[in-house]
Amino acid sequence: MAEEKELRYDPAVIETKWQQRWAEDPSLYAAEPAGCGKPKYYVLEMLPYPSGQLHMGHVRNYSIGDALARHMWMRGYNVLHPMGWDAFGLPAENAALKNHTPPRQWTLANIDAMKRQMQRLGLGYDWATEVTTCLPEYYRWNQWFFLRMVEKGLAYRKKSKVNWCPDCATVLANEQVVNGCCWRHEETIVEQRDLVQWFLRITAYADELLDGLDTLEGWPEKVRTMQRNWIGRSEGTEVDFTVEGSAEKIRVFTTRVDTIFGATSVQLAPEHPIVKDFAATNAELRAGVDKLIDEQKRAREAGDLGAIEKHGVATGRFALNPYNGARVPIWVANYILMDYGTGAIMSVPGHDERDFEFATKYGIEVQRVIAPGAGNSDEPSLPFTSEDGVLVNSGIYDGMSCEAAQKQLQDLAASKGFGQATVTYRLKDWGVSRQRYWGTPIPMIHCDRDGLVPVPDDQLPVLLPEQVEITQQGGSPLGRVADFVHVKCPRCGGDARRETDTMDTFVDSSWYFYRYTDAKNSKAPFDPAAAQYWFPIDQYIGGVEHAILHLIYSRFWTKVMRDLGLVRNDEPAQRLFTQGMVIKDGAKMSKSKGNVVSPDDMVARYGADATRMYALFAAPPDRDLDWQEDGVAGVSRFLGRVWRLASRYAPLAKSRRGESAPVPQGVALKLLRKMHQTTAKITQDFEGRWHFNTCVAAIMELVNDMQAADAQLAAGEVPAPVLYDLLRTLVLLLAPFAPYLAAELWQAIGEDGAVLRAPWPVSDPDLAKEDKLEIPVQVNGKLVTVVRVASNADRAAMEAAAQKDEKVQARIAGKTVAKIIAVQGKLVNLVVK
RNA sequence: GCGGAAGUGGUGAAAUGGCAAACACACUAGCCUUAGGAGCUAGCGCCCAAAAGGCUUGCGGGUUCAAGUCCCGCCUUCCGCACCA
Repeated sequence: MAEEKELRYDPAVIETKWQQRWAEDPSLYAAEPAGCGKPKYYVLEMLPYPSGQLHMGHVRNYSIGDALARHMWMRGYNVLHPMGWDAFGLPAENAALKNHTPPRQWTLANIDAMKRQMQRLGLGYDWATEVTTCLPEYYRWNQWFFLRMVEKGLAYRKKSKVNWCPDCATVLANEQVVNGCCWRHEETIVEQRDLVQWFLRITAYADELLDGLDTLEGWPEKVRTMQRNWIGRSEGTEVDFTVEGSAEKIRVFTTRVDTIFGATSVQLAPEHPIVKDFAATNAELRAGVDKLIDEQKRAREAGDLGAIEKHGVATGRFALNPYNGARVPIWVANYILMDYGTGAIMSVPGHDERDFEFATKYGIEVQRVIAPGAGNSDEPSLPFTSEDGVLVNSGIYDGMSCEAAQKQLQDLAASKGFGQATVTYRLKDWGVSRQRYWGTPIPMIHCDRDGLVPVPDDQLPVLLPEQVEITQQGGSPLGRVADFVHVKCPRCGGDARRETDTMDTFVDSSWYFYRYTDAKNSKAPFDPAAAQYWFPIDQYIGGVEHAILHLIYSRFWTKVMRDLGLVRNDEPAQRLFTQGMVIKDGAKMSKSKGNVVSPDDMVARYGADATRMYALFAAPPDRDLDWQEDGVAGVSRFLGRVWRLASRYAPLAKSRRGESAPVPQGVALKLLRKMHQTTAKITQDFEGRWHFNTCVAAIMELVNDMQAADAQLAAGEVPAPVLYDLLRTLVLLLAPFAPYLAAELWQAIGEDGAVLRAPWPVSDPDLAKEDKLEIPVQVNGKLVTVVRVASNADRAAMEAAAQKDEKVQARIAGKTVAKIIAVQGKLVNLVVK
């Protein structure tokens, strides 16, 4: 049968054809100017690192975003749907070492390859706004922002303990250390080094970053919680204890100043500066402290600070409690961290579990200073950590509530000058220096006479030199480029040296989505008016792994830009969606697991539409997705059925599309009804739940119904105009999920223009409504039968129909019907005794 | 330890408190044929030889006319946090 051969769905042919047409007409996916009169919609997916290969995680992320963008286009919005490249970073240097390809060349070639993959997938991006972060046109604005931050005191240099990844041969920000290991080298323990580094003062926005989370109702609660934990705000009190026989003071931080009368020791972090003084004349103490430092370091490196066994050494010195003059021993303990609070605590074993454990071990006194509140006379065993109680053994504060006592003790400390209320954060300033080549040069100059001098704005960008030899030696590779390093001081004109560190690549991704709104601007990072039109992002879509990295940095950056007067929004993204991982054989798809499925391979075998549609069909988007190739084949077969069905009936339908049809009946009515139900379901899902898996299933049901009616369709039982309506709506519903096939069939049914410009179908509730309903009938909650009633049947009619039924009769014979529950349109339940 | 998510057929999964397993994959049987990774038809949770019937959403309780769904307790898995004073 020769004609059967023609009826073969060949995605390669269809998809290449449309890919070419779309390439020829970039306006299809282009954002329109602000004055276009349509409401705006900014849908954004996280930009990829150009490794050279898209992986399935990308395909999933971008299929979700593209479906949404297409839907919004069809809903008549002015959609901004951009894409770019997070193009700086270490892999380019590693590749340079391995294949002697310059990082720039390697990166741009990868971008080329990945862009082709995206285009092959049919993702509808506005490539006119493409952003590539490793190009000077982009990174000069990183430098510009950096200078603004220097001016505002938000960028500064200091020596401190920093995280050093030996594999990256560079420092890392705290956010980039995961369980004591490098976020890129999961097996590599991050070392602590003392280095002078550049920091961005993200802590200046700590409270705003925390409070702003409450306004981000469109963000997953999980991400908000992670950010709250990361910021780690804690209100408390700082109190100075005097060192006995010395003028020195030890400042402690506590959240429970109300328990201070129960402080029976002061505990110092092993690296506390005063410990060094104590140990200077005490070799035994020095040895003990060194051991504690070592224990702490090892625990930190094991990423298991929480499990460290508590050890301590007594210093032999004593401290005086400023509230009552009590004399308590000073200890050094391995569970006290120098980088939190003041690096010193007052130990209250009666009311803190950790202090209790330590005190018990070393025979330190335990005192009760909090008792349960009035009307509760029993004395709970120590440690009693509740804040719901009253003070005892605390002098004039006895009987006061914990909360009231805290306030009074803080006021006293403040008025006497030995302490005050403070807030402590876990969040630290963002260390942005990297001792690497392939990043944005930090635009600063070191002059012996003038110190640190910013590069003047008119000398930006500080260009990253080409032809740099990449080695694995320590120190920044830029330091070995004489031409780069030697520079005249902009202030005094004398010989000076450039800063040779580059910026963390998370700087690039902290504001890239603003650049999309005005990507070609050479005078400013972007036009504030453009940003104001498009921002905030209506829907951001990406992986949850960036919850405390990119997603906190970019919130910070937005607030800085707002304070610079560049934007008016406080937050970058109104709504955030984090899609689940792609799993295969029970593990996350990854090279190291060897379970990677290549998108190219899938596209070659089954086509882009099938690959994308499977990524949406196999699981709801927020859940993990199990990749099964048979499933992709199944979706491909489905698309084949759609194609054949449409091809078979398109000629007839389109030739008589304008004719008026009689009121549909029989199979025509049935199909029309299904069509309106499907439209309603999918429309609803785009507006809310985003269960695209069931959207695809609904389209399958519609197609199954149409196919089951094939004989009637062939016999002309469905009037041509109705048939046309069915096919047309099917294509429209398919368009966000299978754009290639939709474009092809749109043409096949004789429509002009792009399906993307056609309005999204509207479901008619009257036509969606069934005329007869099957109502389940239960007796005592157990299903007995199903009765058919008119869809508008009231409860009485339903009850009557149920009681008339033979099976029900048999079941209730000889019993008393105590009660009948009838829910209109739902069910009837007879309660019998 | 704290917080969050999840646990449903052989598999991926579906179900505003109202017929559990839609839609698909795999499998079985049949048809067709240009022998394909194609198409079509039928079957497919478990127990019982079949029917009739009974059972079934990790486990145990509860609320309700009615619970996969709500409440309480527990188990398991995954994710985040974890001596943060």
